[in-house]
Amino acid sequence: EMENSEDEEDENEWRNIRDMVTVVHAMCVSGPSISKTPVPAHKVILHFDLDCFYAQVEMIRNPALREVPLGIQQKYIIVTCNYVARERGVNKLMSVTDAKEKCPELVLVKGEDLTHYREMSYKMTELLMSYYPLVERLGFDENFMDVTEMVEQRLAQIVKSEDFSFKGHVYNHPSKSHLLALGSHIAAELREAVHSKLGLTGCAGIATNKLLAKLVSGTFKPNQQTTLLPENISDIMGCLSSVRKVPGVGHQTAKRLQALGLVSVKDLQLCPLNDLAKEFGSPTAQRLKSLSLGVDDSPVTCTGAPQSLSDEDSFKKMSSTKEVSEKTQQLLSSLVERMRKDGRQPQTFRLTIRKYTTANKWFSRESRQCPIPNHIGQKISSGISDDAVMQLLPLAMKLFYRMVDCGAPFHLTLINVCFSNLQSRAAAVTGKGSITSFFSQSTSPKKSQAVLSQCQCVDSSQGVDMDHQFGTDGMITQNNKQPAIQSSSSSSSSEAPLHGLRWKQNSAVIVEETRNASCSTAGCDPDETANAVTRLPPNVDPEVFKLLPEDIQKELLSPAYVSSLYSTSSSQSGTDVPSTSKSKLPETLTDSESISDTKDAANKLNSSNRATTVNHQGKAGTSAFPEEEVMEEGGLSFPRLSDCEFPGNVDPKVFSELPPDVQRELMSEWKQQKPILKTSSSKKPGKSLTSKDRKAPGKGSQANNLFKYFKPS
DNA sequence: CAGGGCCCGT
DNA sequence: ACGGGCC
Repeated sequence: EMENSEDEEDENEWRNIRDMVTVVHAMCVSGPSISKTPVPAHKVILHFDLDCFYAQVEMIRNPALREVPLGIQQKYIIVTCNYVARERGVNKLMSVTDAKEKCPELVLVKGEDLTHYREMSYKMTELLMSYYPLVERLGFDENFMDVTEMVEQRLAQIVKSEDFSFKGHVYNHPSKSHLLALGSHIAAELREAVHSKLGLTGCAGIATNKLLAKLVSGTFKPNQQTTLLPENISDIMGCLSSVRKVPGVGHQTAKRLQALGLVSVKDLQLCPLNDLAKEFGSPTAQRLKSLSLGVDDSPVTCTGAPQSLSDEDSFKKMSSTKEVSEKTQQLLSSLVERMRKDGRQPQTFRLTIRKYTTANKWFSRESRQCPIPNHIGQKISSGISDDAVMQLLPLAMKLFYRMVDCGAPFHLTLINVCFSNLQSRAAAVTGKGSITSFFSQSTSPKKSQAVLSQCQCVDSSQGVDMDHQFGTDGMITQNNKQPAIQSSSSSSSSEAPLHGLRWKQNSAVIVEETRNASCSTAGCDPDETANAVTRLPPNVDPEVFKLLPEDIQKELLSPAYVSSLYSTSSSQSGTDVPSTSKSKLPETLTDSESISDTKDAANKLNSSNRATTVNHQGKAGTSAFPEEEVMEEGGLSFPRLSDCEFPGNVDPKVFSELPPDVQRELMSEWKQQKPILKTSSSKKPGKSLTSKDRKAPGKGSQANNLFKYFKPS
């Protein structure tokens, strides 16, 4: 078995070598548009994890909090705290009582209203996406990024900018470590961008898959990054003391594994697949085993706009329908407001409750859901909020009575209201499904056909217009310094490795540090970050555009969705700092400007040109080496994206230049197509959907949509 | 056990 | 439509 897989590895290695040579050759010699992209067997995946996220946001809002031990309180729990507090023994998820005992000076800020955290979280994701759109969110403070294509692009540039020139092919196979090294530079640059533009610090993990990137990202905290070289994968995995450390193995799974006598990851690695399959079924068993070996081929999937919006509150006890009704109404009010700002129209409403039961059943929730009548949905998105709430409330109560027998006493500890099945505005207007339906099943078939044929013209007519910078935009500097190679023994990290990870003596990792980076230099030019523009997206034929209904036109142009993300909702839970100027654009921290260290004169200067200096020590102006500028490549065409995260005919470069709200709209569309994608193509993710794979246009087809604006693959 | 979310299986 | 599980 081992031998087999090794042979396969070798085969892959050789094919990859050939592919790599091909790519470099194609890019250097044949110029753009050849895009004979290999299936990358070795991806470069980044995992970003912001340091004590909520605490950072509060410290940005109120810089005075930086110097004090700060805890973020939700109900009776400290959900996170800054590092000053951690030095004094406060930890995440500690009870307020315990925390105050450990650290009487602890300053507490209420963190139940997530508005500010949510906003900052999306700023983070959008910033990353502006560099390369293949970004997946995990909670509010983590992001995965597949930078394989960026790395290959840089590789090509490096090869090309070489002083020597070769005739013909060059046998110059980059090792996985080389690719990861480039990935680590990208990670450092992105972290620097996040810090300079948003004022946030965080950690990054660089590895060949999501599992490993996430596993190592927190190895050195805070504000550092860690690269895992392929040689050390088995060491890392083998040293994990508990299966719980493996992302994807939660409490329940860990318990079931323990019942099988499996506690450490090593146990899991050595457990026969059959034994596992008996308890978990074959697919899950395989996945668990793979995870235990550090194998994870799950793709980074663009997250896009959220699939649902919800609001909830927990409490000690609620036992009367009157209370329930009032609380529900209150939750609905804020949820409806959020929904209206989002712009989409929910089709489904769900009510979730948690009943108190003496058993350890504190946890489990139950829910009921129902469709939202169209007239109510209209009121939500058209801003007749009070009416909407008033009409939703009886719906909610109906659902409530389905779960609770009000004849008998009851005891609730939580209520949650949720909108899901979100449809875009354009779709809602046409009365059908998603925006897709305009093209495929519009009320007027003729019109739809006309647009379709126009769209076909778009396909064939463009292909130039690729001269926007991309990929290296904002990252046109490179660090000359070699990353420090450290082994565990010599590494004097500021925090002991968590995860129960232990480096073997000779297992070297690449560690790049960025300490002392004060979060206070957050000044930045609003114009610069505002990537929402009121122009026609690239590669959209103006002629075609004119044919579209006004709604769709507006939707394509309006940054409504983005604005909604940043507009402040009146927070009823009196957190200090009153909201200042209500600019619609990504107001880049009116707050933080006041906190900036007044030494950002230089910062502001070079914010117009994007040659920001990458400094891994985090201290300004101390870099010994002038940073080298990487030549911007004008007509270089992007290789197609590796997996099917993007539909094959979508050029990431083009995509990245679209206004964020259009990006979100598109990604939302792709997500809805995913079921189709999955059933039409087999499990192998290497294959992208071509037009042949989709259903022919006609009734019930979801085939035709904004894809048409992109060049064919 | 806080407040959100997302995905999966049935 | 719901529950379970994971972050």
